Amino acid sequence: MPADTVALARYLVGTLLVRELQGERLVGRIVETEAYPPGDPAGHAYFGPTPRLRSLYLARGHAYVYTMHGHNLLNVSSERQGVGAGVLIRAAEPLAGIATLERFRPGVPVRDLARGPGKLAKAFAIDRRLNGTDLCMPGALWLAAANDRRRALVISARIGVTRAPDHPLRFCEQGNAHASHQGGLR
DNA sequence: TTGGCGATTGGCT
DNA sequence: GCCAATCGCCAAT
Repeated sequence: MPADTVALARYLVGTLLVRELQGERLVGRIVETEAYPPGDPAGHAYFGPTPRLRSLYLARGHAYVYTMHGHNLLNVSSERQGVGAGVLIRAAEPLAGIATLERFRPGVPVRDLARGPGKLAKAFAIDRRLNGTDLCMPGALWLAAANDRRRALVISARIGVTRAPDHPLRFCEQGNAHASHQGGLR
Protein backbone atom coordinates (compact mmCIF):
# COMPACT_ATOMS: atom_id res chain seq x y z
CA MET A 1 0.00 0.00 0.00
CA PRO A 2 1.52 3.35 -1.07
CA ALA A 3 2.94 5.50 1.73
CA ASP A 4 1.86 8.82 0.23
CA THR A 5 -1.70 10.21 0.35
CA VAL A 6 -1.96 11.05 -3.35
CA ALA A 7 -0.37 7.76 -4.41
CA LEU A 8 -2.80 5.92 -2.15
CA ALA A 9 -5.78 7.75 -3.63
CA ARG A 10 -4.69 6.64 -7.10
CA TYR A 11 -3.98 3.10 -5.92
CA LEU A 12 -7.39 2.72 -4.32
CA VAL A 13 -9.19 3.26 -7.62
CA GLY A 14 -9.71 -0.31 -8.78
CA THR A 15 -9.26 -1.79 -5.31
CA LEU A 16 -12.09 -3.92 -3.91
CA LEU A 17 -14.06 -2.74 -0.91
CA VAL A 18 -15.35 -5.72 1.07
CA ARG A 19 -18.09 -5.57 3.71
CA GLU A 20 -18.77 -8.72 5.73
CA LEU A 21 -22.25 -8.50 7.14
CA GLN A 22 -24.09 -11.34 8.85
CA GLY A 23 -22.16 -13.98 6.94
CA GLU A 24 -22.66 -12.27 3.59
CA ARG A 25 -19.92 -10.63 1.59
CA LEU A 26 -20.71 -7.32 -0.12
CA VAL A 27 -18.10 -6.27 -2.66
CA GLY A 28 -17.63 -3.04 -4.57
CA ARG A 29 -14.89 -1.99 -6.93
CA ILE A 30 -13.73 1.51 -5.98
CA VAL A 31 -14.01 3.84 -8.97
CA GLU A 32 -13.63 7.31 -7.44
CA THR A 33 -11.46 8.74 -4.64
CA GLU A 34 -10.26 12.10 -3.35
CA ALA A 35 -6.95 12.84 -1.59
CA TYR A 36 -6.72 15.09 1.49
CA PRO A 37 -2.95 15.25 2.06
CA PRO A 38 -1.15 16.52 5.21
CA GLY A 39 -1.55 20.29 5.61
CA ASP A 40 -4.40 20.45 3.09
CA PRO A 41 -6.69 23.40 3.99
CA ALA A 42 -9.69 21.29 2.90
CA GLY A 43 -8.69 18.39 5.13
CA HIS A 44 -10.38 17.79 8.47
CA ALA A 45 -7.01 17.63 10.22
CA TYR A 46 -6.06 21.13 9.06
CA PHE A 47 -6.96 22.78 12.36
CA GLY A 48 -5.22 20.15 14.41
CA PRO A 49 -6.32 16.93 16.09
CA THR A 50 -9.55 16.66 18.04
CA PRO A 51 -11.00 13.46 19.57
CA ARG A 52 -13.30 12.97 16.60
CA LEU A 53 -10.33 12.90 14.21
CA ARG A 54 -8.42 10.25 16.10
CA SER A 55 -8.63 7.56 13.41
CA LEU A 56 -7.48 9.98 10.73
CA TYR A 57 -4.15 10.01 12.57
CA LEU A 58 -3.79 6.22 12.71
CA ALA A 59 -1.28 4.44 10.50
CA ARG A 60 -2.39 4.29 6.89
CA GLY A 61 -5.10 1.82 6.06
CA HIS A 62 -7.51 2.53 8.91
CA ALA A 63 -11.12 3.64 8.42
CA TYR A 64 -12.14 7.17 9.34
CA VAL A 65 -15.94 7.34 9.27
CA TYR A 66 -17.72 10.58 10.05
CA THR A 67 -21.15 12.06 9.56
CA MET A 68 -21.80 14.99 7.27
CA HIS A 69 -25.20 16.47 6.45
CA GLY A 70 -26.78 13.41 8.00
CA HIS A 71 -24.76 10.98 5.87
CA ASN A 72 -21.80 8.78 6.74
CA LEU A 73 -18.60 9.10 4.70
CA LEU A 74 -15.75 6.59 4.50
CA ASN A 75 -12.09 7.64 4.44
CA VAL A 76 -8.86 5.65 4.56
CA SER A 77 -6.09 7.09 6.72
CA SER A 78 -3.12 7.59 4.47
CA GLU A 79 0.08 8.53 6.30
CA ARG A 80 2.17 7.23 9.20
CA GLN A 81 0.68 7.21 12.68
CA GLY A 82 0.50 10.73 14.10
CA VAL A 83 -0.01 12.49 10.76
CA GLY A 84 -3.60 13.48 9.95
CA ALA A 85 -4.45 12.77 6.30
CA GLY A 86 -6.81 10.57 4.37
CA VAL A 87 -8.46 9.45 1.18
CA LEU A 88 -12.21 9.83 0.74
CA ILE A 89 -13.91 6.90 -0.99
CA ARG A 90 -16.53 8.56 -3.20
CA ALA A 91 -17.97 5.78 -5.35
CA ALA A 92 -17.86 2.06 -6.07
CA GLU A 93 -19.17 -0.32 -8.69
CA PRO A 94 -21.27 -3.07 -7.04
CA LEU A 95 -19.87 -6.53 -7.75
CA ALA A 96 -21.36 -8.87 -5.16
CA GLY A 97 -24.24 -8.83 -2.69
CA ILE A 98 -26.22 -6.51 -4.89
CA ALA A 99 -29.58 -7.65 -3.53
CA THR A 100 -28.46 -6.60 -0.05
CA LEU A 101 -27.11 -3.28 -1.29
CA GLU A 102 -30.51 -2.66 -2.87
CA ARG A 103 -32.22 -3.46 0.41
CA PHE A 104 -30.26 -0.63 2.06
CA ARG A 105 -31.16 1.73 -0.80
CA PRO A 106 -34.62 0.69 -1.95
CA GLY A 107 -35.79 1.66 -5.40
CA VAL A 108 -32.38 2.83 -6.56
CA PRO A 109 -30.87 1.62 -9.87
CA VAL A 110 -27.72 -0.52 -9.48
CA ARG A 111 -25.69 2.17 -11.19
CA ASP A 112 -26.58 4.67 -8.44
CA LEU A 113 -26.31 2.36 -5.41
CA ALA A 114 -22.84 3.57 -4.38
CA ARG A 115 -22.41 6.57 -6.68
CA GLY A 116 -21.46 9.25 -4.14
CA PRO A 117 -19.77 9.01 -0.72
CA GLY A 118 -22.96 9.11 1.36
CA LYS A 119 -24.71 6.65 -0.94
CA LEU A 120 -21.77 4.26 -0.77
CA ALA A 121 -21.84 4.22 3.02
CA LYS A 122 -25.58 3.65 3.06
CA ALA A 123 -25.46 0.82 0.52
CA PHE A 124 -22.63 -0.97 2.37
CA ALA A 125 -24.08 -0.30 5.84
CA ILE A 126 -21.00 1.67 6.89
CA ASP A 127 -21.51 3.74 10.03
CA ARG A 128 -19.42 5.21 12.82
CA ARG A 129 -19.15 1.85 14.59
CA LEU A 130 -16.60 0.97 11.89
CA ASN A 131 -14.53 4.06 12.68
CA GLY A 132 -10.93 3.00 13.37
CA THR A 133 -11.20 -0.40 11.66
CA ASP A 134 -7.96 -1.75 10.20
CA LEU A 135 -8.84 -2.15 6.54
CA CYS A 136 -5.71 -4.14 5.74
CA MET A 137 -7.02 -7.26 7.50
CA PRO A 138 -10.09 -9.27 6.49
CA GLY A 139 -12.95 -8.43 8.83
CA ALA A 140 -16.20 -6.48 8.93
CA LEU A 141 -14.76 -3.98 6.47
CA TRP A 142 -11.55 -4.34 4.51
CA LEU A 143 -9.75 -3.70 1.24
CA ALA A 144 -8.85 -6.53 -1.13
CA ALA A 145 -6.26 -6.26 -3.88
CA ALA A 146 -7.63 -5.66 -7.35
CA ASN A 147 -7.10 -8.11 -10.15
CA ASP A 148 -7.60 -5.42 -12.78
CA ARG A 149 -6.23 -1.91 -12.44
CA ARG A 150 -5.29 -1.37 -16.04
CA ARG A 151 -7.88 1.27 -16.77
CA ALA A 152 -6.86 4.94 -17.00
CA LEU A 153 -7.57 7.58 -14.35
CA VAL A 154 -9.20 10.92 -14.91
CA ILE A 155 -7.94 13.67 -12.58
CA SER A 156 -10.07 16.66 -11.59
CA ALA A 157 -10.86 19.05 -8.74
CA ARG A 158 -12.52 17.73 -5.61
CA ILE A 159 -16.28 17.94 -5.22
CA GLY A 160 -17.99 20.24 -2.76
CA VAL A 161 -14.92 21.55 -0.95
CA THR A 162 -14.83 25.25 -0.06
CA ARG A 163 -11.12 25.57 0.74
CA ALA A 164 -8.51 24.78 -1.94
CA PRO A 165 -11.28 24.03 -4.44
CA ASP A 166 -9.01 23.84 -7.49
CA HIS A 167 -6.47 21.25 -6.42
CA PRO A 168 -6.41 18.28 -8.83
CA LEU A 169 -6.86 15.61 -6.16
CA ARG A 170 -9.91 13.67 -7.37
CA PHE A 171 -9.32 10.40 -9.18
CA CYS A 172 -11.92 8.56 -11.25
CA GLU A 173 -11.67 5.49 -13.39
CA GLN A 174 -12.01 6.74 -16.94
CA GLY A 175 -15.45 6.31 -18.39
CA ASN A 176 -16.88 4.33 -15.48
CA ALA A 177 -20.58 5.13 -15.15
CA HIS A 178 -20.53 4.24 -11.44
CA ALA A 179 -18.46 7.36 -10.61
CA SER A 180 -20.29 10.48 -9.46
CA HIS A 181 -20.35 13.93 -11.07
CA GLN A 182 -19.97 12.98 -14.71
CA GLY A 183 -19.14 16.60 -15.44
CA GLY A 184 -15.64 15.97 -14.12
CA LEU A 185 -15.09 12.99 -16.40
CA ARG A 186 -14.43 14.80 -19.62
C1' DT B 1 -27.31 24.74 26.16
C1' DT B 2 -27.38 26.84 21.67
C1' DG B 3 -26.22 27.97 16.92
C1' DG B 4 -23.47 27.85 12.77
C1' DC B 5 -21.29 24.94 9.78
C1' DG B 6 -20.06 21.32 6.31
C1' DA B 7 -15.66 16.37 1.98
C1' DT B 8 -24.27 15.41 0.75
C1' DT B 9 -28.44 13.96 -1.18
C1' DG B 10 -32.83 14.00 -3.59
C1' DG B 11 -36.68 16.44 -5.28
C1' DC B 12 -38.34 20.15 -7.91
C1' DT B 13 -37.82 23.93 -11.51
C1' DG C 1 -29.29 24.32 -11.45
C1' DC C 2 -31.34 25.53 -7.03
C1' DC C 3 -32.53 24.52 -2.38
C1' DA C 4 -34.09 22.46 1.86
C1' DA C 5 -33.43 18.54 5.09
C1' DT C 6 -30.23 16.42 7.85
C1' DC C 7 -27.05 15.82 12.28
C1' DG C 8 -22.69 15.48 14.84
C1' DC C 9 -19.15 18.52 16.08
C1' DC C 10 -17.25 22.37 18.37
C1' DA C 11 -16.92 27.10 19.92
C1' DA C 12 -19.33 30.49 22.25
C1' DT C 13 -22.87 31.66 25.34
